[in-house]
Amino acid sequence: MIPPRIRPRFYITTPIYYVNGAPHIGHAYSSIAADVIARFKRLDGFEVFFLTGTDEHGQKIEKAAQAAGLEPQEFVDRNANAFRAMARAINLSNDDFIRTTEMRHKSGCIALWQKLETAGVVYLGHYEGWYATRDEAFYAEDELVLGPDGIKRSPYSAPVEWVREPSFFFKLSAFQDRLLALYDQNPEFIQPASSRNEIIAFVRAGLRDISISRTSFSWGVPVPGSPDHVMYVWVDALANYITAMGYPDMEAPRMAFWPANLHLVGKEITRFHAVYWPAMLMAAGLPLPCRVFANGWWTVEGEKMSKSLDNALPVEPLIAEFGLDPLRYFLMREMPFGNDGDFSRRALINRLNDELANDLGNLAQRILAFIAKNAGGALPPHGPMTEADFLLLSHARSLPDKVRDAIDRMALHEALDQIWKLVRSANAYIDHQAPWALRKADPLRMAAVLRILCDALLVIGVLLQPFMPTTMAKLLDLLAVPPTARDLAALESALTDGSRLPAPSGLFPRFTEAA
RNA sequence: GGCGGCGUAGCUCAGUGGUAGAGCAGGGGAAUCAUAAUCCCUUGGUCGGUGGUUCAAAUCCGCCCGCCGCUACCA
Repeated sequence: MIPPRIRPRFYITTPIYYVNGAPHIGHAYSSIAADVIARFKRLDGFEVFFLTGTDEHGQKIEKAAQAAGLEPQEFVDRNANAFRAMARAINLSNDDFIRTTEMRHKSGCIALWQKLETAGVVYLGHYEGWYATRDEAFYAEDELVLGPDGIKRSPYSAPVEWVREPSFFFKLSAFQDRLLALYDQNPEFIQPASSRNEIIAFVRAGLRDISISRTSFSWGVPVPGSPDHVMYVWVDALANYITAMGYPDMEAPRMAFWPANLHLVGKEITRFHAVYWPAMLMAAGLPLPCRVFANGWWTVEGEKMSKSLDNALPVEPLIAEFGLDPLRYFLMREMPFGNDGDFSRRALINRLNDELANDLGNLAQRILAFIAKNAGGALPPHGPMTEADFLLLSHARSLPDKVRDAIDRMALHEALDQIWKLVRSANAYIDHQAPWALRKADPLRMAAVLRILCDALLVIGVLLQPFMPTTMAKLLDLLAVPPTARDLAALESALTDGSRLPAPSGLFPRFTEAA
């Protein structure tokens, strides 16, 4: 065991979710991906801090609360609970859950604001533009439609008026060169490459200052010294990553985790994380996060998730029908991480049956049931190694490095692909060695074959824990692996000759469509 | 319009200069320990089109076609 003090730290975040709507598969996806990485890093000896939470301010919330006849705080309390419930339902291993309406966050925001003011990057100006009261939105000149009556209207035909309100601005324009240098010197700062290209093009095209306060609503963090202003989303929401660490107390124990190693975000908010956020941190004199990774979007049965189609997929019914771990597996396996992909019931069932039930579940079952029936229900010892034994074993031993490498490259789907290569090799090995034919002829060789299979199963079970924690805990129980010997460092010593194995039971039942 | 990405077997994708690959789907066979689960073999592609560079191009360059993303205050 490495002493905790010298373990490397790893800080990973999910986006904070806007509590205006209900959680759906897209939220679950980002969270599960972060969870897989967090769990893998723990397995690999890192001291991990994993943060998730909710974004709870803004005009939309204020209006929605009003429409629901609730105080904004009551409204967000209720909706934030739905996101907490989702986190529990998907077995998230987060170390904290921050809400932007918490005092610790608000006081941290105010401190950050003051720091930015002191740095001279905040000034009072006017935010102005074409505003449609009916749409509650600002529009750019080229979005407006000129009606036959000569009146300018919004794309949704609402009348617009030129409005001008006082607003504080952040001098984003002053950071263009430093941001470009950051991207240039840290090619991994924004991933995947498509997002990186877009961000660099955006910044090269020139940056305008951004409005960071509002006077048109009040549900937000008050701007210090200007009680008629509340902070607009940029400062408020992005700051969560440091306020949860104890900012502005730089001596807070959690501050040792800053800067974050990885901000996992949905691709729609990449710019805020890859442009605004590092600029603010530079201004505040804080270290910058190491990496921003934008994950893609799911379509559902080929259709884009949208309010008008009302097809946003909630996760609880899927968990109830298919089980959590199969769902987690599917989400991580079905589409290359960073791409978009389609969530279809058919594809989920196929992967559940073909890969989980047939390939892996059946592999574990045939090995463990065979040991229970023919090897006295105890972990068999090794025998003399054959060429085939050596091949399977070296495949298994090389797997942790391959998986680590894939996860470091954010190729979560590839990590699973690598693990499945071993699953298939193990199935081929058991067929070729045919322990059932050795039962009477050569019981010692039979035992040796079973042991090699257990060695492979151990590696598979350990490496799959981040993806399917509950089911892999069960598999490792079936191999009599002590709970303290389930990380990568313990792989060589996790199995003990002769340990009593519990009665085997299936890991992944086949899914059959109810008639 | 500008910038960027993609277009490879029926499907999802890997492959960035040297005789086209994986998984699934399809076809044939073997085995029977196992959740009828597995294993072996196999059908299938002029790598969007076209012109060029090269001894050699899916891989580099030009043009064309198609799809997608970004082009700031919409979480």
